[in-house]
Amino acid sequence: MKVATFNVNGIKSRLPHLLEWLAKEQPDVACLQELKALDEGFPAHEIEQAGYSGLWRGQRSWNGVAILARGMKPVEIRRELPGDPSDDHSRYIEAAVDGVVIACLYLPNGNPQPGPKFDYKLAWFERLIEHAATLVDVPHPVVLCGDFNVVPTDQDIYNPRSWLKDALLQPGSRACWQRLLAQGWTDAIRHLYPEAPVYTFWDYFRKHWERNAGLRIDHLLLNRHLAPWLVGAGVDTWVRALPKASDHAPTWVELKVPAAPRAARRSGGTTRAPARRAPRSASG
DNA sequence: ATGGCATATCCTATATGA
Repeated sequence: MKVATFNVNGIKSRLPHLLEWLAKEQPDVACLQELKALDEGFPAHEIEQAGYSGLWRGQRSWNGVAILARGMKPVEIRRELPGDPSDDHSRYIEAAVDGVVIACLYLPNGNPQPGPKFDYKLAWFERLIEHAATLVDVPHPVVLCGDFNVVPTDQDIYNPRSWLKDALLQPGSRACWQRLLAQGWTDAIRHLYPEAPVYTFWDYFRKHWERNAGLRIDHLLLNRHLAPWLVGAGVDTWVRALPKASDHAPTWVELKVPAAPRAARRSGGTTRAPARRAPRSASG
């Protein structure tokens, strides 16, 4: 099973890229963030014609998350992060797909910091840590993925110098990330590529894409039960190279999950060879 | 300290992103 996360930066503007990417890479599950559209503006019909069925939670102008599954409909578990009924941002949706729990999140950016937006980011992160604690040790597979808006270490950015005051690199943001991982989650990309520079986001300024001046902020975390079944991970950087691209690239994991005893399997037992493609390298 | 670019909406401007 291939599970991917993709911050589309506007589902309406990015629909052609999304469809091209789904057709070419055929992820079994695609988590989307930054729909920037109301529920009724979600292009469900086009996505269904591409062979995917989805759940989404939109919002006017900003935020918005979705979970798509190839050939089946995700079973909704929740559509908000517990812990603050007054939080009306569409930043979290959780569903089961073929026996795997998929949590799709869009963590607040937090800029400028310090300030109320950074406070909201840390408060949201605290709620995520609390909820993730209920998922890390369960006896079934869980993927916690999305745009975390955190650069975990200075290894995860081309050059931290001009970003030192940014919310994505603050010690407070990184401390939350470390506390989350300390629960027992596996950071799939870093686990498979402990040394390589791997980026998932390149901003639109100063030819950062052309110079591969990127950040790693889109992450896929695996719970204890699932981590042994990780066989590959990567970033579909070709999507970022398209004209009018999102500033994020799709990021994915390949999982060789044993067949669930009661779940109906989709494709008669054939197994795809795990694609362990190398991520884009800083030198390349 | 600012702006560079992109997307969205209350669109000859403004808010947000990261």
